[in-house]
Amino acid sequence: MKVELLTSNEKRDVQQNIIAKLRDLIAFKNLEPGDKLPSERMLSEKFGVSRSNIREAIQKLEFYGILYSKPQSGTFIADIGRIAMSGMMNDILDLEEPDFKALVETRILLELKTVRLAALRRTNEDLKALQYALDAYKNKVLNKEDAVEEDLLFHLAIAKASKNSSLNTFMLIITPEIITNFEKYHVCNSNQSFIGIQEHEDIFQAIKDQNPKKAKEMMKIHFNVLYQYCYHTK
Amino acid sequence: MKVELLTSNEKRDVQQNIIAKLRDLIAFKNLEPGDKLPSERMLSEKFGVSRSNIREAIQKLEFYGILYSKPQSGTFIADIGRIAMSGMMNDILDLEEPDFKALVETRILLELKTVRLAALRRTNEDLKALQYALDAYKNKVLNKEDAVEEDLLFHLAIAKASKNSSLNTFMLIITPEIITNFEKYHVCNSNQSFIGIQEHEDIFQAIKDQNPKKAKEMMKIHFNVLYQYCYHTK
DNA sequence: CAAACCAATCTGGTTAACCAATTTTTTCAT
DNA sequence: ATGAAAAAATTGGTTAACCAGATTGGTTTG
Repeated sequence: MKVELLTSNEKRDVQQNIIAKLRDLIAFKNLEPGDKLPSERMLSEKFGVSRSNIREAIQKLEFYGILYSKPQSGTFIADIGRIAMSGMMNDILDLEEPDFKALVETRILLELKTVRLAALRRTNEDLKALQYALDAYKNKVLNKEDAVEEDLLFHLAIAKASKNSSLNTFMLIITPEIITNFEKYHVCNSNQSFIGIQEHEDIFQAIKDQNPKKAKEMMKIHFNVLYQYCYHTK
Repeated sequence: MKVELLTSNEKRDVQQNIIAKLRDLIAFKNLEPGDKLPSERMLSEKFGVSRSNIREAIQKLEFYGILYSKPQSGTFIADIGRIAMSGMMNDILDLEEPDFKALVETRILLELKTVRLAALRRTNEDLKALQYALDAYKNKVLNKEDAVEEDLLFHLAIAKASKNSSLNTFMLIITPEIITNFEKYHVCNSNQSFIGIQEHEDIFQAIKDQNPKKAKEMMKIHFNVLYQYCYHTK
């Protein structure tokens, strides 16, 4: 048998496998919220994988708020209950990579909210940041350069002004994938970019005027092209 | 000078610091998308931190889609451009921990969308899972037991039926924190739980009937209490 | 008998050495 | 001079040893 390096897919499988085994172990041992998991060394031996693998799996579950580690003490089950934990672990194992359509669907949803909140909550600092991002976008477009990045940075500035850290985080998570796909499929041509300037300015003005309804409306118009593109191609 | 173990806050600071230094390095060296970062060893020496710290920081930036690592080759800058990357890194450094209000705000937004999509896209398999989650919730409530977990699992089943992996992921991320805070503040009393049964059944029925409008409406009613609680207390 | 103390042990975190695939450099025959 | 082949250096990933704080069980002491 040949020993070979694991591909990224195989590595993912290993991690999914560990998570499934952890779920079973917790169920089997009837561990409850606040209980301590076996040590990383023990788990690595029990599951027949390296300690690094165990640590990565634990970190992933920590990210999802299911476990938490205390230095020099142990890894514990979060206060979400056995049933919720088991259900969530199953859901995590079933998660697929989001496709472009899902991302755009999510983005539109998030931004129609962030723009409304930004109009309600923006500070003068936020306005400055928005103005700066808007100018950068305009300059690029007027120079007929590609402005996808500046476009998205303006939208991220809106998310930041919404003062909702959770929404802001989610926008950050989906943005790179959006940029990549935009550049790949050339969603924005230069003509659309010129129209985009006015649309961005309208959004900015509505936020400045603290008019949430108008802001949302302008954002909807801005997303029209994107919406069409996403739902009426392929 | 005493050498002491880093607290979790100090650890976070170290990581933030590394990310800021990476941002500066990339700007200073004019690295572009696809370019290779200096090796982990070199970075750890240059920044005066351990290689593990560097790896964790890189993993975080990988999670946000800004970098990607190729085994036995190097860590590279994703195809999102220098400007977007720099802007995103700043945003990531500015991110705060979301508060409960932000979480609920986000949850309501996400669920009004997932329930609509679930009504449109649910399969018979999804219906079975929803029915199962609903029954588990009902049983708990009828036995006058605490049913926060089963409640949330029903909502997660809706997210899964929405067939939008991105929305599903985000729901999973916020759920544990929601559960913890619910139990902490006793948002749901048993009386509300009884009402909750009917509301859950209404939502389920609308999804079953593939009636997105009704589904969203029922979810809105279901969130009424939560909405009141979140925005009219403290 | 209970509380305070202490040392052995166990813990997650850190460090350093190692691995094999990859990339770069060197070598050498054509 | 050139192109292929081989060897050396570099890489992220893995493994194992090590660290110091936390835990624990037994012992001592008032």
